[in-house]
Amino acid sequence: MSPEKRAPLDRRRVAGTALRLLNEVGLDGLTLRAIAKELDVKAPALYWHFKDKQALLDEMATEMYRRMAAGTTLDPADSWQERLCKAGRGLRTALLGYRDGAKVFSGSRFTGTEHAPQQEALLRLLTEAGFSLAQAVHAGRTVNAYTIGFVTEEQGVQPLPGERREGYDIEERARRLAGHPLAAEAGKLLFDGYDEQFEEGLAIVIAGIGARYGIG
Amino acid sequence: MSPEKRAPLDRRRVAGTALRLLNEVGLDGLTLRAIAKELDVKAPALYWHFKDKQALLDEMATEMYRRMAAGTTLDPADSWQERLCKAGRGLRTALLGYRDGAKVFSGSRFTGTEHAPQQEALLRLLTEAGFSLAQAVHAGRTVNAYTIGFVTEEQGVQPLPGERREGYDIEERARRLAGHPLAAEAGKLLFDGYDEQFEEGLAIVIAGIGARYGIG
DNA sequence: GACGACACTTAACGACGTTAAGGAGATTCG
DNA sequence: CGAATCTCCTTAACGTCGTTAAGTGTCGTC
Repeated sequence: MSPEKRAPLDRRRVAGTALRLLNEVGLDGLTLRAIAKELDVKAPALYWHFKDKQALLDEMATEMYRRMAAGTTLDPADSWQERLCKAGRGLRTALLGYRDGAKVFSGSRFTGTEHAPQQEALLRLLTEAGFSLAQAVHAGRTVNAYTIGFVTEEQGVQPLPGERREGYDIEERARRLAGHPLAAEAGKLLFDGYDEQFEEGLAIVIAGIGARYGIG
Repeated sequence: MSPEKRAPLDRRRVAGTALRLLNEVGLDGLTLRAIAKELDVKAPALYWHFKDKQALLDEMATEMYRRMAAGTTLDPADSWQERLCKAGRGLRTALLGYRDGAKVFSGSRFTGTEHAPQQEALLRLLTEAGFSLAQAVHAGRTVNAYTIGFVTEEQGVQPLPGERREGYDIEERARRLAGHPLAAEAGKLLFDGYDEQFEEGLAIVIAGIGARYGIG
């Protein structure tokens, strides 16, 4: 008759469960009651571990970053281009791993300083490649902003890889844009093949860094 | 004794009022009841004009875009670099015009095809400058993604130009990052002078477009 | 002068984030 | 050993939110 006593919760377990649930119900459906039920607990219990819902979202974003860092292998021999590519791709992959991942991530702040080593390594590699610190910061920030912006848009159309949100029928869009031939034609390019599109933009940004700072 | 009969609402008036209110209360405080009160109406009245709150947010995003387009003067003699710069700056200015502007904008979709002429003009200018259509689409999309990502981050720190959100004390951040000297130093560059930072990244992106596609 | 269509109101529903108060079980301490 | 304390959770409830159902007054039209 042992009721299988549950181990006490902690912030990371809660955040992990919430992230798993996020993929099933989306950000709108991610209520404290639903998360609590998943943890076999009542909603107010979460307030023992988090001061409010935003704090839980912050922990989720941090956990996303942790998993991204764990899933990225950093070769010290990377060229600066390779490293920036990996940073951009790694971030995108992490965001795409969860429905509304970009929204959760960009709406939250890290709870600790766990992102510091990764950032430090990037800045060191860039400065050793010849960039000034300010240039290195600009480079990293631009790759980041581009990636966040891209995935935000991507997930607006395609919440999870494979499924597509309504209202984005490409042919119907082209019909509405009759009279704007270039824009209509562009639609075919805009809403498909996100992987290649992302790579193309990333290549642009990295080429721009080299061009503007005169480092190849 | 005339009760000054109000003229009937329409979608644009509602969206305009909601945008004005947005700056006072932020996205979290932007409730249908608050918008309705501002319009001297009860909340359910809004459902006569919009099928749900998201439809109202969509109209707000569209109105933001309209005002951006109206505030941008497009010189047909612009070089492609100038035009892309104007597009990026114009979008950023439009987003910064409202608290949480980037969130509202990127979480919504346009209600009509009013953005088509502007997009068509951009694509025409780029293709006439020697880009293929696909390249022009990549260029425009990259500038857009960068801008949205940048402003999203910016407004997370600085909801409205001039006021700063708590939790972003630069010195305290530097203290937490002792042991990561580059990252600590980077903080001084990261959270201030957003105008210059944006311009720098924009210059990177545009230089990258020229470099990657061999068009100067 | 009946009749719709329009543009709204009143009333209410269920769900949400959050708070207050309390309680069971382990741990500490005299 | 027993009392006090700390931890981690529950039950109950509050106010607010988006949204729906049903009804009301004001038009122009036949």
